[in-house]
Amino acid sequence: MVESFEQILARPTIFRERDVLSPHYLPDVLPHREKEIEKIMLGISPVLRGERPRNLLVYGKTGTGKTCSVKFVAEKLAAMQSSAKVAYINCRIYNSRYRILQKVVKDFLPQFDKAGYGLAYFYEKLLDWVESDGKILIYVLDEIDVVKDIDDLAYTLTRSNDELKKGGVSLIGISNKLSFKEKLDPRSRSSLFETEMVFAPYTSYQLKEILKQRAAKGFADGAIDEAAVNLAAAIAAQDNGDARYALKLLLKAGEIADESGAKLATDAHVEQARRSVDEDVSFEAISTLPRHQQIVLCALASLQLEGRSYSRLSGNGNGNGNGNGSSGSNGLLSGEVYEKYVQLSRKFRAEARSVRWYREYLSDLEMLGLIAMEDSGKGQRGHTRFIRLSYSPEKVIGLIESSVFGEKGALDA
DNA sequence: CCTCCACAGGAAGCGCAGGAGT
DNA sequence: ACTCCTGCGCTTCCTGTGGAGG
Repeated sequence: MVESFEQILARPTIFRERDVLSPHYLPDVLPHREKEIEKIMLGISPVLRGERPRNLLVYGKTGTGKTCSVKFVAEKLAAMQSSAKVAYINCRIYNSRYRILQKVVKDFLPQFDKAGYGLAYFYEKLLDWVESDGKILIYVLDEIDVVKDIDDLAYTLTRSNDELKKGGVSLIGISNKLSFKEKLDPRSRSSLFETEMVFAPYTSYQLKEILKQRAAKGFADGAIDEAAVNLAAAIAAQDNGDARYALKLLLKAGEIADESGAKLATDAHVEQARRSVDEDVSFEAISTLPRHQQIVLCALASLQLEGRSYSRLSGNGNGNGNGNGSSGSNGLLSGEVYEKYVQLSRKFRAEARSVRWYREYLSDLEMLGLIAMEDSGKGQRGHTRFIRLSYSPEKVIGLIESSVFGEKGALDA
């Protein structure tokens, strides 16, 4: 029978407040980022005296608390009633100078936000606004490395400060690519990044503290095992110390526990969550893979489904004589998979790539962790490899077929 | 022993698209 | 607007490895 919405809503849950586990949640206290926060506050403190703070660039891998820390400081600042205005902009969405200015106008001067105005118009309006009572406008540019015309943007910002008689603009850039600075024009480099700081990945211990704090708020009392928290922290610490990943594990573990009707989320649930999250990531990767790598995966998957993992006969006759599936299960031979790949390419109406390139595909797929390869060593003639899919063949095939149908527009032409 | 097979992976080169320079 | 350059995806060719078979 089908549950009604009311019933679904009334289901017991071990969460108290799920949102606390979301990566966007901003807690009152950010454990193990006290020093960084202090440094940011120090950096922008001139604003309290009505002076323009130095520009700041914050580096760090994903899930090291960069965005959280900056937002945290921004909120503190907003509560101070100063002349400072903070414009938070996610550059993944607003990825050009024009869009960024437009977004700021929209946030602070909605009356002037009309599509179709030129860059100069927004620029003028913003300058007037900043100048009117000597405001300090701080742009917070999250994921600044994806801005396309970053050099132009740098120029625009420095020019603003030259033209302003009162007030000023400054910038806090957040980037997870350390290489970002190198590809910048030297002039914008020096003007944009007067100070910089690096966020180190969290250690396992630090992650544990963070998770504990969130779990205490997010889960009902006694609904999560300490071992679960520890495991999630340990897994994430191994994986670049990404707090976002750690939180995702906890959230997922809670959901899994809920679904199975458990009243306690345990380390077993976390382990399950890890598999599920990894799978999600991989499946996402698969569906965005180039066509031919998808076909290679498909070839591998269908051979694995047919159950023959070892079929080296003298065979000159091509003969799709399958029949005996000797399930050695060490994986498939690379030549065998290539044949299937060529065959499938025809089916997908794509021109098969050469063997050489096929090997490149294989090593790409291996690096993505989608397949596992093992050197034959001895036993097999010469030097070859046994290839295995890391995930269930059924799922992989289903996924690829749907993603091929999804973009059938590109098929012909 | 040599040769062949089945494969790995390096080097060179080719056609193309997109960006820089003029 | 034009060319020129460069990086990318790919092919071709080549050398190397190690068991199988003559």
